[in-house]
Amino acid sequence: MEQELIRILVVEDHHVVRQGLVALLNVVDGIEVVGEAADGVEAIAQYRKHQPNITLIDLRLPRMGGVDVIQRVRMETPQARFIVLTTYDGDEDIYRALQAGARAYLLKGMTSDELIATIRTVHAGKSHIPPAIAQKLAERMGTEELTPREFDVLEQIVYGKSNKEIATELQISEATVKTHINSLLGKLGVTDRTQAATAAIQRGIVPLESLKKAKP
Amino acid sequence: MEQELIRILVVEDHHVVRQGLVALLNVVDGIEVVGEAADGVEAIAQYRKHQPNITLIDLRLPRMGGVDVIQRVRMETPQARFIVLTTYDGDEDIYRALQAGARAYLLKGMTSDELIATIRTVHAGKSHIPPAIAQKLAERMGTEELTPREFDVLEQIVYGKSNKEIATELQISEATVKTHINSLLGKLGVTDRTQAATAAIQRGIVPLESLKKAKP
DNA sequence: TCCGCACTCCTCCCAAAGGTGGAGTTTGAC
DNA sequence: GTCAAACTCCACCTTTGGGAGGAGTGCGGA
Repeated sequence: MEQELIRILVVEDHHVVRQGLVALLNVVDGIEVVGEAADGVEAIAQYRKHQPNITLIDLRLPRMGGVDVIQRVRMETPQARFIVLTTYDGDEDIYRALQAGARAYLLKGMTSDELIATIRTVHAGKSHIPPAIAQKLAERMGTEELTPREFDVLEQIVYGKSNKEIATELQISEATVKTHINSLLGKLGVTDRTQAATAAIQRGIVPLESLKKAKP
Repeated sequence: MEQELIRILVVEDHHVVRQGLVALLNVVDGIEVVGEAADGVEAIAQYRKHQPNITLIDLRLPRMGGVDVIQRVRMETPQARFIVLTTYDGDEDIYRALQAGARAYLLKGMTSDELIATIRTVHAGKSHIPPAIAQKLAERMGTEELTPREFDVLEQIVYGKSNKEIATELQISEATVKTHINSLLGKLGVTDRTQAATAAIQRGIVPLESLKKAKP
C-alpha cells in the first residue's frame, strides 16, 4: 500500500523529551519530523513555516500555553491537526485542549507504538481519546461550570485566604464571599473549603505553580 | 587529555524520555549508556549486572520509588553514584533523595550541556545541586520535621476529612487530633488546615496522586 | 419587554476549627 | 534513673466557616 509521508511538528519545551520524540519518530517509515519548537510563540512560527500534517504539542509551554497555540493556529488553518502530549496535570487542560480542537490526547508515559498508531489514526482524519481520559471528560460534562467570580474566590481559597481576606482582596463583603463559596462547593461536589482547594489543584482548575507566586 | 569512559545506567519509566536520554548520551564522547530500566525493581537488577559509574534516575517509578532504589543500591555498593533527574514535584523527594545519597539533582527541563557537565562533575567525585534547589533545601533545613502521627493527620486533612472523621479514622479522640493539628500548623508555618493541605501537596509531603485513591 | 443569571448583600444560627494551658503515658537515648 | 519527645486526652474559650432563606441590581438574550 502506498504510504503518504506524514510531516510532523514537535512542540515541547523539555529538551530531553523533544529529543526523544524526534529520535523515535525519525526512524519510522512514512513519518518525518519537519520542525521543532520549545515554546508557544516559536510553535506558531514553525507551524506557519512548515504547515505540517500533524503537530505534537505539550500543553505547558513557556511564553504561550499549548491551548492558546491550538486556538491561534486553527483560527488561521482550521484543518490543522493536533495531538496533545503531556504528563497528567488534571482534566481541566485536557478539556480545554479538546474544546480548542485537538484531535487526540496522549500521556507521556505511552509506548512508541501507541504514539505512532495515534499519529496514523489522526492523519487518517479520526480522533483518539484514551478510554480513561474519555471517562473523566464524561464526568466533567455533568458538572456545572464555575462563574468567573466563583473562580476568583476558589483561587483565593487555594491561596489559603480566609473569608475576610478574600472579601478585602476582591472588594466585596464577607457575606458575598460566603454566597460564592456555598455555590462553588455545590458545583465542585465537595463540603468544605479544604476539599475545594485540593479538588481545584487536582483538576487543574488552579495550577499548582500559581501557589508559589500567591500574593500574601 | 586521556578520557576515561563513563558507563551510565538510565532509569526512567517514561519511554519517550528514556529514549531521549539514551539518544542524547550515546553521541557524547567518553559516555556510554550500558543499561536501561523502566521501574525500580529492574533498576536494581540492571545495577547489579552492569555496575555503572553513574546512574541517572527518575524518582517517580513503578514498583519501587527512586529513593528506595538509591538506598538499596548504596547499601550494597556505597560508592554508587546517582544523579536524580525529575520534573519538579515538590522539595520533599529531593530532600529524601539527597539524604539517601544522590550526588546531583537535575530538572527534566535542563539542556544537554547541563546534563553532560553534571555527569562529568559527578564522575569526578563532586556533587552538583542547582542554586535554586539548594536554597529551597536550606529553607527546609530550618523547618522542624513532622512526627509520624502528625503526618497521618496531615494526610487526612489533605483528603478533606473533618477533625471528627480524622479522630474516627485514626482511633483517637478529637481533642488529640486538634493537638496534632495545632502542632503541625506551627511546623509547616501556616495558620489553618486549608493552607496545610496546599502546603503538603506543594512540597510533596503528600503526593497529589494519592488524592485519587483517598478512601471516603 | 421579560426572563434568567451573575453578582451583590443581609440576618440568624450552629457546627467546626483553632488557641491556650495543663497533664498523664510510654519509649528510647544517655 | 533521668530526660526528652511523641502520643494521648481534658477543659475552656473565641473565631471562622458553612447552611438556610431572602432580596435587590444590572445585563444580555429570547
